[in-house]
Amino acid sequence: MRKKITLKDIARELEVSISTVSKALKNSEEIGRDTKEKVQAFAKLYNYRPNNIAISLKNKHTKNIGLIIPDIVHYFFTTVFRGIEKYANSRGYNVIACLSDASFDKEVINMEMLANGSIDGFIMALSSETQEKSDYNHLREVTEQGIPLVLFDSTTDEIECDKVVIDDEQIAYEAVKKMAGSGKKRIALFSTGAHYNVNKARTKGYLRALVDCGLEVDEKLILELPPEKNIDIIDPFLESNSIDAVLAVNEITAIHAMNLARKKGFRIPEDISFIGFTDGLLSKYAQPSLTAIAQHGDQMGSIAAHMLIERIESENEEEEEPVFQTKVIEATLIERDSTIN
Amino acid sequence: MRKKITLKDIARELEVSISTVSKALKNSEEIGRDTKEKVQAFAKLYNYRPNNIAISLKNKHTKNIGLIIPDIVHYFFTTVFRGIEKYANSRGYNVIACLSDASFDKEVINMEMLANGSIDGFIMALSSETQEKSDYNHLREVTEQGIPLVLFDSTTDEIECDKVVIDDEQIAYEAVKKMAGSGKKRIALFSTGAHYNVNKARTKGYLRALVDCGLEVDEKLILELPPEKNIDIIDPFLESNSIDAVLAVNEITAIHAMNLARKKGFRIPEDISFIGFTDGLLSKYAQPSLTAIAQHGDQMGSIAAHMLIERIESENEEEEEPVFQTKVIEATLIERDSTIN
DNA sequence: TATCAACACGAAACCGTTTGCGTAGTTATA
DNA sequence: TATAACTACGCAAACGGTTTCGTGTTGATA
Repeated sequence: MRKKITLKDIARELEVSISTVSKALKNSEEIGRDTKEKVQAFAKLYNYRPNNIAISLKNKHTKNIGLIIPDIVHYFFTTVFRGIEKYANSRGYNVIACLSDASFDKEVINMEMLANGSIDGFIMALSSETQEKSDYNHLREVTEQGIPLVLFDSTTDEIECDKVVIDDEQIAYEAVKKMAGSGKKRIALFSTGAHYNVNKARTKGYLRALVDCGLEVDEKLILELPPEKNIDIIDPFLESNSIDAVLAVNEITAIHAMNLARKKGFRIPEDISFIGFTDGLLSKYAQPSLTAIAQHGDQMGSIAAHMLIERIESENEEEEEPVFQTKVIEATLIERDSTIN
Repeated sequence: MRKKITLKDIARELEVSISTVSKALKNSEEIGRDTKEKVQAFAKLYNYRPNNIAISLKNKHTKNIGLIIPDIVHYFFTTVFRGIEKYANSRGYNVIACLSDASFDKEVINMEMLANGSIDGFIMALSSETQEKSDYNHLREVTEQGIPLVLFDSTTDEIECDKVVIDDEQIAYEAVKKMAGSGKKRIALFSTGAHYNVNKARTKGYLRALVDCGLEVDEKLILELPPEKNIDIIDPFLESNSIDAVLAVNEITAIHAMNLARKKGFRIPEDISFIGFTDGLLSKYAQPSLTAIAQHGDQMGSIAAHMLIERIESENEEEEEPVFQTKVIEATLIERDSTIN
């Protein structure tokens, strides 16, 4: 077992001081040619690499980004992760990912754990429980310590920090308008709980489109689905409301409903159209393929990482109150066979 | 901005020494009641938390696990990640996740980056390029330094370390046997390249089942699919080989083929059966639902994390040569509508 | 009253770096 | 030849903790 070599080891071996070694490896002008060459050769031979932890302690930055998301077995978050990781890596950062698992407590614990020096900044999407409780003290705690924070997807107005979101309202509006435009009159909205900030925006867009298209707003057409086992609810709903289009706030619900509708003998998209949020694998490979709203997770991720790293690396200079920004990414409607084109 | 407080700050404020503060916070017997209470109260008031980096430097462990996987936008890896994260968290570890993106170079760079003190051990799945090149020097580098490593899913015999895999051969065998048992004679195998170690095992199981069931082994029935754009290949293949069953090494390929077959008018599962590796969302929500091989990613993840952490934490004691183990997880065939049950 | 534990705390080393500053030794200048 | 100016390097502090060991004070014991 060839243990890692340190500056001290090199210094002892070469009979020079630690600082000489350090400077020699940095090609400092202070050190003479011969010594530099000797040290560099030795370091290369023994494959010397500076210890990240020691450097972190000294420089007070870790080159680590903390990422806290509700779930990872989830197409959208997965693409965001990829976007973050790729960008962060290109700037020499690594990402420590924690799953809050939709739990407020885990979110808090994870943040506290990482906030004690492990990371230079956070990127996070609020868990549903946190949104329900509207308790953002853990976020405040972190920002007050001067740790940069970027919120994405599910954010909150109560915390001042950089944010990157998609225009949920606008794209929901467009989706509904598209279906209305192809003659649909009874357009349903499948939601997953009003406490999700994104759901609120989507509902708003849905409603606005209805009004703009001169369609009746029927509260009964807005279906609130609990997290799991929606079948029992969707099935009778489909029966009784003579709906001819559905906008679903997530992919699974959309596919689920579409499968159910097909089994009931509805023709898609003629009898009933479907559009779902998240343009994942399910949408692509469904039969018929599902018209979907692409949230551009990769892009969101890389933008979030960019904003965060800029903030981290500019922290030294600026002393004045920072001015935060919210980047809005345009979602895209990917038209497939579940809608009339 | 309320900066983080240090031991030194407390010591200065309370006019005691740093070591007294440190001991008092640990409730050391050495320190008197009064001082302890005073220090603890002060620490609580100012929300003192020890700096993780400083502790890491001193204790020579980071409580971080490095995870390197080819991709994260991928159901199986995603579940493994969740399994690792959950278990690791329960033992006070965080996970730093890097994506090798199927690239040998990124895999090497990421490992080197993390190996310089950032992590206590690695969990990884080899990238396809690494398997192709059969170049495992970066792994050797790491293990020789005494950094624990656990390989999962795509492993190699060339590196001695702990491993956790599923019995790919056996489950492929069972899958084929099941289809043969329901009368299928011309069973195809859709693979994605022989350099993947898992594919080799699956092919072996497929072949063995064919022999055991007295079916003809026809090389033409083994289809090697390039990573993307398989449509052009699958379509004519389906036409010309009068196959009546397919075992696909991944979910997407299986769904893809199934959709194609349906469009061609095949009845599923009567005319043609399908089984795919990875029991993800696609399998569940496909029409018809796809019989799939569950790889139990969560379980693999938590076992891998367990093995790694045990290895990390036992390192101090043992000095003798460690004895490595390979845990084999049993895969499960999830029967759905794409096969005759 | 001298001796000695027990108690309560501080000094200092250490983990692996970085970096400002001091200083021998050499060379150039006056 | 005395002085100035470099050159090339080492010392030591600092980052924020942990931990070993030493020591001054107190009270009990002989």
